[in-house]
Amino acid sequence: MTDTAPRPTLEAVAARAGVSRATVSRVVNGGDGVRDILVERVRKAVEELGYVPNQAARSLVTRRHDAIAVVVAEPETRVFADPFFALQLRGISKELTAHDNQLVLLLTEGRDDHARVGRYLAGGHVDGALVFSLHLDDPLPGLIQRAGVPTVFGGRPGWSGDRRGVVYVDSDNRGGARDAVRHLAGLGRTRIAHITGALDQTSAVDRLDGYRDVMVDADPRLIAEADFTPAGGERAMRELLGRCPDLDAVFAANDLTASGALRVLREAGRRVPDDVAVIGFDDMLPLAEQTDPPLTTVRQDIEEMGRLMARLLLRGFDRGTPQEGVGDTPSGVVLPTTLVRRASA
Amino acid sequence: MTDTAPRPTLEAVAARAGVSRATVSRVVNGGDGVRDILVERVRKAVEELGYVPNQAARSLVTRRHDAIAVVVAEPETRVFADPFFALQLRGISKELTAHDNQLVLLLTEGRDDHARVGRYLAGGHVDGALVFSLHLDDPLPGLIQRAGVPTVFGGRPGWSGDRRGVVYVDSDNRGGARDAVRHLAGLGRTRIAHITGALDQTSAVDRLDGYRDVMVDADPRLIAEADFTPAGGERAMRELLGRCPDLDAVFAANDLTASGALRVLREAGRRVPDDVAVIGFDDMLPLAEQTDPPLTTVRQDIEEMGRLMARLLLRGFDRGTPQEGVGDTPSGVVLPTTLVRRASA
DNA sequence: CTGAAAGCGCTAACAA
DNA sequence: TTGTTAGCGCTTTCAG
Repeated sequence: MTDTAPRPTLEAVAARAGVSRATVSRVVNGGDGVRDILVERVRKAVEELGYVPNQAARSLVTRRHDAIAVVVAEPETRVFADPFFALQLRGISKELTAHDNQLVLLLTEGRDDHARVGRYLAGGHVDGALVFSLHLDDPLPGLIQRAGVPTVFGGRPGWSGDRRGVVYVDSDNRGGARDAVRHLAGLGRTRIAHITGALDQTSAVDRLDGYRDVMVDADPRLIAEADFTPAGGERAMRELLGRCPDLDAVFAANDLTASGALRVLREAGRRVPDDVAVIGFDDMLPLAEQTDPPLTTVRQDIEEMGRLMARLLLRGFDRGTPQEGVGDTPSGVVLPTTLVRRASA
Repeated sequence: MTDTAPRPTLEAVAARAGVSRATVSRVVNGGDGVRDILVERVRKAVEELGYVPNQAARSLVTRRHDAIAVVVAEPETRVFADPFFALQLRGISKELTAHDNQLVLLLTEGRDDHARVGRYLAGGHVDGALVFSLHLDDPLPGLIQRAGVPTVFGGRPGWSGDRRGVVYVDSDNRGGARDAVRHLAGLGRTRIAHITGALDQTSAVDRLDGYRDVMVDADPRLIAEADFTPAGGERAMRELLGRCPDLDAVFAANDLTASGALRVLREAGRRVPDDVAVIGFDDMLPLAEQTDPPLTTVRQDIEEMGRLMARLLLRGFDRGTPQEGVGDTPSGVVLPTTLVRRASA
């Protein structure tokens, strides 16, 4: 670990500046109520010694860490094959940085990891947590609630448990889906199919609901279940084509799925959008611009979601009880989506 | 912050188990040299009280944190638009988790952030750092070296400074590029162009060098500079087409660039691979499979890179001086690449 | 094998 | 405004 030249302590700085530790501490933490002359002297000593406060010691007494955990449940590779996560992370990072907080990333891959994460959170390493709760049956939310750490969820939590005081940030999946399907209908399409996402995730469920909102009595055969992957999209598209050869539009649960559907459509000799109009969801770049034809899709501001999650959590620290929703309903913030028109619909 | 029901301390556990704090500490940390009966009693007390050690207190005395920082210099959005980073992160996370270390993510966006990161690292929050040094002129490596934190770099560091004791992990960019160009030559192509990446990154430089290794006296007009983006690829491709209309192959510095080139080629009416063969680099999915035609490319095992970085760092902790290379040369580990044949070449 | 005691470096009352 | 004095919760000699 390099020559561990022991870092100077408060004590050392105090000695050098000819003041008490308390005074140095005050200066280091803002310097209010200390005479300018002393502030100056302490600053100089700090500088000369290259003093940097020891966080562990500080946390031990303040019980604050200026660090928050980002927990990503990631049973599948998928999460990483898409920029969605990276963008949220970026938004989160920006916001945290602006408030001098560190980001501790907790990635979970399986059962064992849950326990580890629970322990970590309970261990009081962080002041709060941002959690992406991807699946309906995820045990994480429960663990976290038990750990008693202030938390904001990314995406509407779908687990069946105590929902009191849950705060989350989500995109308007349902509304976005409605817009997409309405757009398709506005194009004169009547046999509009839907390829769903993985239905153990609320985003997929919400998008399906949005589809149904518009297609009130849609032929159920127009709905095919997939899993947010290109391969799933291909499979579902084939299924749909076999079942309803007369379909003239497809709303896919995300862009990845849409790209798979597009491929099958091409193979089947259907022209897009002439024969079949296609809409995706996410506006995942560069993919959405890259497909043939470029994909019309529903954009969500992913980075802003991340940012907002962090802001909500941090704001809570000031207030005392961050995550208290009103009554029993989870209090969520839902961000709008926008339809991005390209060539596919 | 939820009702801060004060977490039980060692003291509490000791009282409950009828032993001293020291004994509890021993049990919690492995339990060697403690009678089984007592171990059992302490374990029970821990369980009943839901005791979790306070890391801050522990770190204060041990000076270890079981946490490592991952520093990502990210002046551009690009880093986040590509799964490269996410995959490395994943590899890193897996390895760290396996060794009970936490991952603290430090994202830097600009000048100000550098100071912050330097302070953080110097503050002794982490036991080591994994750094992605993306640009030749990055001040980060210097800062980090000064902070005296054991570090492993991702990608060959290209900065001009003290290189002693630098450890890094990289892909065989040069060798991979050679394979790509040789493959093109083996296809009978003779006018093989290269679209470079951002030449302030060593990966781009190395790939260019690989190209030159094979095309020893290539027409310099066959080389166009770009920046790893699709837009850059488009621009460069147009340039090349104007300059050398007779080109019959293109080796692009990465898949994103290749996808832009592909688009321009299509617009220009050149068939791929019949008229012009195209090879990318990265094997970025789903993009590489998704292009038209699917992209032949050079795959690098990105996740393994991350894993290896973490392993190297952690191993160093055991040994004492992790980052000491031999003599003045940086000691790097270079991972092999493989050519993935699809339809574009 | 176990306990007592001495801090790790810092902050926060409380006095002065 | 500044210094003194207790700890924060834990590990770790050192005795026993």
